[in-house]
Amino acid sequence: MTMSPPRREPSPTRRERLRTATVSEIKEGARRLLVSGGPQAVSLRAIARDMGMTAPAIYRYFPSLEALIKALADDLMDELAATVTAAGEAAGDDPTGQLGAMARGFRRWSIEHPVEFGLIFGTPNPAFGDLQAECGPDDPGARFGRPYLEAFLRLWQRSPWPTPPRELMEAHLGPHLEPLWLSQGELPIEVAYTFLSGWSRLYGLVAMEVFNQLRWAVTEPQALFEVEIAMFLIQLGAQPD
Amino acid sequence: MTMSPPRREPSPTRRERLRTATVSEIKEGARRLLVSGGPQAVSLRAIARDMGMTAPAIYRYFPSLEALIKALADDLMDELAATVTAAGEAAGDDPTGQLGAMARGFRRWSIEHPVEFGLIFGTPNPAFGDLQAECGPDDPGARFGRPYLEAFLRLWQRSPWPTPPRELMEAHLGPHLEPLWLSQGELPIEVAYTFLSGWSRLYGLVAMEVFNQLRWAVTEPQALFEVEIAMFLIQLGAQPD
DNA sequence: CTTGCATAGTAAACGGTGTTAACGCACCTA
DNA sequence: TAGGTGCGTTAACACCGTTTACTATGCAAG
Repeated sequence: MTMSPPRREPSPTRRERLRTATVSEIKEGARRLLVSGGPQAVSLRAIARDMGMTAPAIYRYFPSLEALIKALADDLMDELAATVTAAGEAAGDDPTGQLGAMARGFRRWSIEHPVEFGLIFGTPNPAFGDLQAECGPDDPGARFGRPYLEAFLRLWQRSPWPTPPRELMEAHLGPHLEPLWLSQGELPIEVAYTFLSGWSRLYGLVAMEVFNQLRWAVTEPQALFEVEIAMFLIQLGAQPD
Repeated sequence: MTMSPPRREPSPTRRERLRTATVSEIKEGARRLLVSGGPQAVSLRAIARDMGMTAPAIYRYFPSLEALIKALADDLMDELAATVTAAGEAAGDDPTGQLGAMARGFRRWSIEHPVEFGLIFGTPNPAFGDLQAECGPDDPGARFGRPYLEAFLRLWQRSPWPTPPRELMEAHLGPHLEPLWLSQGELPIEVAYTFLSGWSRLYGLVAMEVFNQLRWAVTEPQALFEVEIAMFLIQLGAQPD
């Protein structure tokens, strides 16, 4: 075993395996602290303490606390995107059914992981790194919105739904959607508008529920959520049930 | 001037005047730090330093940093509510015009004060006190939603708009709206639903714009906002313009 | 006028934080 | 077997919130 990689191309050496394991352990500790004590509770010293290490050692793996949080947020976004995609795939062939399932999957994950949701979608804390600063085709938002967009597109090709007049959207919205075209390819503007409208409604409802912004009015936000889902899907041509 | 209050009923004594002035100065300093450096930058020591004081002195005015932030958030909520109310009152008599103006007023304030918006409506930070913990008729959310609700109610009495079937809303939504009835009085359930739906859509759009959650798709969130406002008001029976 | 007390400030200290620097140990490789 | 690199340590700096003990100031009553 002089220098030839024996098994696969990357052939992680022993050191590399240990390293990625430590990276994972650090992020797991960070998440544990995040969940149990909120963002303020995530400290290098506490993570290191839980691992039986000292804080400066973590700098061998992350350049700063901010970078650690950013990496954790990336992982969480992946987890959420996978959950949403799986929910859509488990919902059969009907695109409206898929959309409903993905929306419910998004809400469920967010309700079950409120602190993580806050880290991903909440106040962009300058000290925790301006997430959403990047703006390319690999933006987390784009990665996350793609399954929704694809379902909307399939539905549109199968059976379009009523939208605002095309020329109105072309005039007002079209000129400002270049990033969307760039990351997701060309789309009918009706699909783009309905996606953006629906995504902002979904985000608003879930964020308000997670952030306790509805408690002053509603005891069971899920009821409001289900009514909104139903109304939205009906507007898309689904049969009311 | 032995003990008789000379002027008004409260008759702020000299000490009380100085005290409230200091309280204001502390909150102003906190807001300045918040705006310039984010929530993490708000520290008692920094505030005191800017005032030419030492940190423990602030404990004569606030029991903790958390309480200070909470008081600041209360003030900001008042400022936002006043802005929104003023925008509605400046919009004439048409309730739909008032609703549009209040929605634009909400967005404008939020865009111009993104960090303050994050403090009020963003991630509820356990360390910064669980805002929205309380849940009475004087809840900040209730105080803030009232002008919207009143405009919806006036419009409903003047000319109702199409909604989901009343019995469906009574069955699914009605049982969970007690807090709303308690804080705002009895309302037609159509008004309650439309308010909640519209408020969550408004919140979603504005929060996504403020939190940079739309940049991956849209360069000018205002365009999307205006289209959404127009569509919503048309649904309420307004004339498209 | 003087006594007394509440108020508002101070300095010092405790335990916590992120981060940097200097150092040592262990392993891998040549 | 020698050397370098990766990974961990300790010590230190500069912050932070908070508590304690102490000191002036100014108001009010005797």
